[in-house]
Amino acid sequence: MPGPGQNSDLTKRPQPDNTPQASDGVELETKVSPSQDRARNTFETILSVTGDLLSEVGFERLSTNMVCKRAGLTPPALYRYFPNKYAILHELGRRLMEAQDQAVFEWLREGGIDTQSFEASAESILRIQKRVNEITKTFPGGAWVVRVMRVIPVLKEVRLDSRDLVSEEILEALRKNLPDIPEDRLAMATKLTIELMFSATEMALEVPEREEEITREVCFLVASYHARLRNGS
Amino acid sequence: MPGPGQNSDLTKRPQPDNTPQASDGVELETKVSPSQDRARNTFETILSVTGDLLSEVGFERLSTNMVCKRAGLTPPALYRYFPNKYAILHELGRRLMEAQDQAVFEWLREGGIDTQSFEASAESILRIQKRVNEITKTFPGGAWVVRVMRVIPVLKEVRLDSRDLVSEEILEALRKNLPDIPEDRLAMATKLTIELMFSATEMALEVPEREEEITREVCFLVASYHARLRNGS
DNA sequence: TGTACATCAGTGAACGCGCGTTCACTGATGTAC
DNA sequence: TGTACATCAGTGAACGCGCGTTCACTGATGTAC
Repeated sequence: MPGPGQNSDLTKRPQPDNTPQASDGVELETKVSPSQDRARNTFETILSVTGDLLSEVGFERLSTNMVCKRAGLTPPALYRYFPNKYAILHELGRRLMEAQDQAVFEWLREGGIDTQSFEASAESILRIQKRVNEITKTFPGGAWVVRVMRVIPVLKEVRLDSRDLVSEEILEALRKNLPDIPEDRLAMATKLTIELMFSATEMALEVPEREEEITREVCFLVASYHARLRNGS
Repeated sequence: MPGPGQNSDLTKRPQPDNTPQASDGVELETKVSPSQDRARNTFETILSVTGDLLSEVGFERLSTNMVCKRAGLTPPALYRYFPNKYAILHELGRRLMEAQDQAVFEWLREGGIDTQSFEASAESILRIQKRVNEITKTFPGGAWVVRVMRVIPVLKEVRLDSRDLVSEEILEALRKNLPDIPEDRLAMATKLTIELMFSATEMALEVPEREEEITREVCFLVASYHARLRNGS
């Protein structure tokens, strides 16, 4: 077991946070930090191949051997960076959630949530929802990464962490707009909204030909909800 | 391969519909119809043990061998009734969806959807949502059955079939209440609502201590949406 | 009511396979002098 | 600028394990006469 922090000065792109993790008995963090270009390449290849294979064969048939074969590596090379296959999925999930979160934060900074009328609100929500859909669609194996986070207990945390992070920011912004709603309820409303928009992304990815329709409608729905909250229950 | 229909006069409880199924190359239907009491017992034991094990170890670690051991059977006994482990999950999923659907139909018959005011609507929706939550919680491994249907492609159909069935009935009832909404949109709105309420059930089961809160809030949300639809977009 | 026979239900023991993972090693890259 | 050495990156080959599944069989139940 190599100690952590040996390459702590290097670029942090692959994010090999070596903080120990008790959680569920499953080691999830990446192991060695790739310090040379070749290694960084390998690291990224493993991730993108895993994403591609998820799209192709689904989660159940995915295996580390399969990833190695497709990536042109032998298993020990993979195990140099990832302690097991969950760690690969964990890193994929973390990255997807991070990308989504960033999009939401940007939307917030642009005043996405500071809308007054129902129509403006629906339009604004539509913008972020479309952006999140796009990010997820573009991400290798995105639809599957999202699904997998629901079904692998140890990956659930990734999604929940992201949700908590985002909801805290939104909650803060929302307090100004909806000062009459009790804090508790507003927090619940925020989380619920995020969850439902997340579900709507999953839905849209599953029926791509109706993505536009689904997305528009869910934004209409969320805007209705927020408008009703605004006018008191 | 025994031919179908040999016991077609018997009680249909275990539902061994032997209709061939192309779908995905995976045989999903149950095989032999248990015709004696002992056999029906075995059939049911396999199902409930599978549900229990899902709750205990999750989907990933579930195996047919594990089910057999817990059920006090040897593997060939299991394979007499189910061609593979997906077929067991398929039957569990089918039953859970059927139970949920029945609850919704009953709710419809009682006029659950024929509400005028926002408040009445929210209350009525709350009733069915609580009922569905209850059914899912009571069902062996219910939370997992629901999750698994998201992640096993071949089981997705079970959920989608249920959703289509329910949404058709609701749509019909809704047309009277919302005659001004175009058919297409109303259909979309119905499916979206069902999906979101389904997601809310999952959410509630995952955070049992906040179930009441989550459930109330999502019903408020759905009622807001429907009220807004009623008053034109 | 008793027996012979057909069918149903379940057993014991094993199969091949691919999984995740590891050991001992070689080749590639970077670094100090 | 060249060489010796340390570290990093990846290989070849195999491991034990538990998976889903099957074969040939025995025991239990139902039925006809």
